[in-house]
Amino acid sequence: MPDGPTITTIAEHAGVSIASVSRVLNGLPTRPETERKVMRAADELGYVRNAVARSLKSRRTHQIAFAMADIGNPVYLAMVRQIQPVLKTAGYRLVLHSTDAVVADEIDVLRSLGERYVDGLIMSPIRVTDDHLKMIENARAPVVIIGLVPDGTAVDNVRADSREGVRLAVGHLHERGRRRIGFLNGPLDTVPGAARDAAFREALEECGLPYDPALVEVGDFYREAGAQAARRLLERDGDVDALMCANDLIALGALDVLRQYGKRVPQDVAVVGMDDTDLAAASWPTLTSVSLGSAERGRAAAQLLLARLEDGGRAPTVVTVPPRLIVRESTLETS
Amino acid sequence: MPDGPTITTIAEHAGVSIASVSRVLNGLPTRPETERKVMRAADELGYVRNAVARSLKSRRTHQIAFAMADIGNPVYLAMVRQIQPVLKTAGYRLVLHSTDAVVADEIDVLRSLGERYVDGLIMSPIRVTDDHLKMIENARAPVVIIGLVPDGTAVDNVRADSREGVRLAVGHLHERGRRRIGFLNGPLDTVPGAARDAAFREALEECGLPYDPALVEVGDFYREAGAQAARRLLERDGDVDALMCANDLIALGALDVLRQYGKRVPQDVAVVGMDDTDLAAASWPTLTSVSLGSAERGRAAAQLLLARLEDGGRAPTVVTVPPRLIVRESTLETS
DNA sequence: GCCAGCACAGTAAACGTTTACAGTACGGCT
DNA sequence: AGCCGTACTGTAAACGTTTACTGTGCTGGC
Repeated sequence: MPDGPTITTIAEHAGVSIASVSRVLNGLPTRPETERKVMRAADELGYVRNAVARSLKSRRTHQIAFAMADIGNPVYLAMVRQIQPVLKTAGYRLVLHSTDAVVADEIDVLRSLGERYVDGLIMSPIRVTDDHLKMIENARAPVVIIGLVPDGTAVDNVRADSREGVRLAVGHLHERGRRRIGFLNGPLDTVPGAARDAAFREALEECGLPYDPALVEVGDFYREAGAQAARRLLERDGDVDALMCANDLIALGALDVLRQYGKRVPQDVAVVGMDDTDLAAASWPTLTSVSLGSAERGRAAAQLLLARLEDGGRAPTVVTVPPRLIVRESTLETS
Repeated sequence: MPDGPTITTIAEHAGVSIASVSRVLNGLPTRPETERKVMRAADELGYVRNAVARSLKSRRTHQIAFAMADIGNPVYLAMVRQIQPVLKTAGYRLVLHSTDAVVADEIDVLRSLGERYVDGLIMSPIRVTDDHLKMIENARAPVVIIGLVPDGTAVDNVRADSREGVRLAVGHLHERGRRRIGFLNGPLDTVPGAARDAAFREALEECGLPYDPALVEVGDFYREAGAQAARRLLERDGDVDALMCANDLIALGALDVLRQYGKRVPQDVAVVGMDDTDLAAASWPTLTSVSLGSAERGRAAAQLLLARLEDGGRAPTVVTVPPRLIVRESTLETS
């Protein structure tokens, strides 16, 4: 792997100065004769621009980072799938960070922005601490946050409306005659966990149903955790007729357990998931799920970031993506 | 977003030369007094090393690229999930490229290696042309290929054994008494498509079954394409008692169609997928699938690349990951 | 008392670009 | 013929590091 040719090599071969080479390569006005010489030399030597040197001088890396908790989570996957093409067409590369939902790792990513290896960052923190906020506002490069941040935070922000999402789901269950609606949530100290908890209480109230702590279980956002939570709930109260799950993975875990307990879905227990991941359409029975617009949020975040890179002066923007209820077999008696 | 402090700023504040600053920052022997001054200035100013300048001088970017056809494909996802932590612990960042299975895009990624924005590349090309091979062997940075390349190609290579995988699956179907085994494949001009086609013929022969072109359909590796292929097959021949699918997505599409045609799975038709993605365990019925070890292949590729970065002189290595048959409901009558 | 050797610290060059500025050649105008 | 403007091209500095080499002041041995 011998060292490739540099602008200097080309200049020698073409018999011109490195400045001329650079100008030709960048399409600046040049005498046709010179241009030809340079292009010829470049072709013959198989020249490729050194991106690092270029970045150093131009202060642009044409890279953007996306930091999420876990690539395994289909929600983030859906985001990446949208972010990638948007960035690609704008001429940016995508650098991926998986923080495993560890706050210290997220802080680390934020700090590493100072290394200037990317031009900007899209981040979807699962917990938002004051440290985060401070670092985000003072970050050395533009940042877009996917998720809820306190109002007034000076940062571009893309939000899902999980409150409305939970209302849609609970409303749907209520309409279909369900009255003892269980709730399987993720950790309350996470942003989505807290939001969904508050939303669930609200939604019950709107339907005129009482909030019964015995029907609520808190676990984690994984399938196995969902199964465990469902088991705990069923052991305590065999009479639930619906399960609202904070997550499709939790819902899949719940489906497994319901099957073990001989409960028919949806006849005995209706189940609603959240995020409308690919798994929802593939499960048995297919899973009614609240789409929080992961794909749209990803795309919006990428576009916000590009807009800010264009114009650093624009006011921070908040985009809220509306939820949609995708009804499938797990809540439809008739199926 | 004011410009951050550089090594020069720190040198001024600490009253030393930039060389000393650099030495302290890199842990080279320094008088304690000097070290203290530098560290203090660095802390006060919130200094962060500029990764770009560093890379230019050191010729290391600590970035590695992974190029795949489509992040949406759970197989690649499984790879990314393994690659990411391996690289992270070794101090490398992950740059993602999605080529949409367009050969020109893959060539582009290969060429862009000359820009030296990464130290190495892991690539999983879906079609391997001579152009690819030539560029891969002459690449300006170490490359690891996930997938089949011609024997003797001078490149680190991680392979699945889809031949053996198909044999496992067909053998399993045969053992369970299936005799009219259909085959839903992806494009024959792709590496996996061609390999699976050859393997299917071989496997039938081993079982003493005839190869019947009427039982074979070629489509694409997507769910919808799988559904269409299944439909074509069923319209032509209502008597298949098993479907071997080149892919879990194809298998899911086939399950949809079988349901529409009133065929029970597995009683009337047994179905086997391939890749053992998350979807296989979530589907209805759960899907028997051949695991080609996507996760292991990802991890192996990352490790091979790291090994080569350590020692550029080592001989090209080929790692073959053995397949495993994961039996689930879609082939088990008793369920 | 002198010099060798040591332990640092500083100077400057280099990595490969981009770009401000200075220089040159030439054609056309007066 | 002299001058000016035009249209380039070349020189050199800069981006922020790392590092080879040179310099300096001290310690210790004779």
